[in-house]
Amino acid sequence: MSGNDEKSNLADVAYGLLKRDLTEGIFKPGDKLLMSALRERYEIGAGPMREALSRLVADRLVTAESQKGFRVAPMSLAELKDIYFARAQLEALITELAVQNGDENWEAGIVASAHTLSKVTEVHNADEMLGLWDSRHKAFHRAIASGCGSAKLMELRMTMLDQAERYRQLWLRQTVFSAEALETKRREHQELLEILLSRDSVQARHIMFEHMMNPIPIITEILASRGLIG
Amino acid sequence: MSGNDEKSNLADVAYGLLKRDLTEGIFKPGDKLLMSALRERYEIGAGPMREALSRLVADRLVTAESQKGFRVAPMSLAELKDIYFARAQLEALITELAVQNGDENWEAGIVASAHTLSKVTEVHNADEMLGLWDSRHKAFHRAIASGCGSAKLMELRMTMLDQAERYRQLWLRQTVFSAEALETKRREHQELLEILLSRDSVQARHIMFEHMMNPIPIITEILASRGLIG
DNA sequence: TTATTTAAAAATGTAGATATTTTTATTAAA
DNA sequence: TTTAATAAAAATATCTACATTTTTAAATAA
Repeated sequence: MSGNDEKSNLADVAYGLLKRDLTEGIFKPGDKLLMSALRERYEIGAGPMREALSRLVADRLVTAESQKGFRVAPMSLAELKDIYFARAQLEALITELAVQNGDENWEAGIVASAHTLSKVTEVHNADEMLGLWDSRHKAFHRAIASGCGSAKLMELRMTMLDQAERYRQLWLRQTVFSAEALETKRREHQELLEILLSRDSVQARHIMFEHMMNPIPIITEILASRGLIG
Repeated sequence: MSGNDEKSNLADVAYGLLKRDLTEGIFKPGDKLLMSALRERYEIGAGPMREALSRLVADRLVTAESQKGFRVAPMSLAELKDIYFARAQLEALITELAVQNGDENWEAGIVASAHTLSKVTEVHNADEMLGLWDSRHKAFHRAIASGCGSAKLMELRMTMLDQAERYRQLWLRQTVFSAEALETKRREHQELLEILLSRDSVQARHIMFEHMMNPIPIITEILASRGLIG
């Protein structure tokens, strides 16, 4: 009756925790992920820990070298550009399909999530706002994409979102902590919404591509200031 | 000096072997993947075996239910259509980019691999031909896609190819064993090649999408004849 | 220094212990 | 007799602890 049991094994738990720690930057790019340290941190045996690491290698958040163990996947300007470009192309494609296929329900969903996102400004606490804006921003974009009608394209989209997440986190602070940048985003989303509702799939695709590419210069600057010029 | 050592651990080996066995249909969709049976088959402990299975879950070739073990991921008409549609959209996108960005070297590559593919008809042994045509066909398409200039898009492409592989195998026999179907493919590839070299990226995108969608009816029929009507 | 040997650290793998699920057998109720 | 519920047994999945192999670091000799 009470539904949500969802028993999970230790590998699943460790996977989730380590993934969070990686995207939050608790482990830095290039850092060695020492088995003993991880086992202690997540209170877990080597077997399940390897399983979690192995999955994160598939996610491209961790690299593995046989007999030499695991490292946090490096970050670079080149990878930033590649991930954001591929992601923008994919999201633009999905958006075009969504505009072509989306029904009334889809329209209602994007209008609702756009509204919910626009109301975030009322929160006080800075860090709380960061999380709230981010989750609602993601929900808005997910609502748009969901209209494409392909579960596999949605999976590919999530793959790219996961890979972009470490870079996105850098951008997020700049954006949400600056009233100016936040207002710019608000306007971009408004424009996007109007074009989606106008059902012009070609223009929607174009606008979405530009929207997705916008963060690159900001993130580039942050990475450069951290000495990641490569 | 002698280069190719590439030491791999047991999980890597088991991953590769099981993946092959899955795409070749040695384990059927829905089959329970019994730990004891797998350990015996691949002569390996439970730890590395779980690691391999875990990676195949990420690849969507295996499903996992906590405390209940692993199964071969089911196949269905719905999944066939979804995979092929998403893959066709992605390949079409990548093709458009490749036509826009590809240089002389890219052109030379696709001309060469198209030629190599067209020469396969001379082989006698049927099964040998199957493998040869398949690998050259893949090489031809890879050569086209490689012009897109994005490593991440190429990764996404590979993801979809892996997921399509079980369905593709069904199609492959129909195609390669039928002189008629093989000739149709030869013409399609010729047409594709001409349009790529004409540098009309929009038409190239369109033709590639159609080319990628063509196998669906054939595979549908095969699945239906096996009782997979859902 | 540079190469070689030795010792420590770390990764990987196996075997067996523990917990969970599934099956079978047993009993009670309809 | 059949069905349902319960309990015992078997099968299975999962995890930990320890053993083995490999890599890295340190020490020593050329």
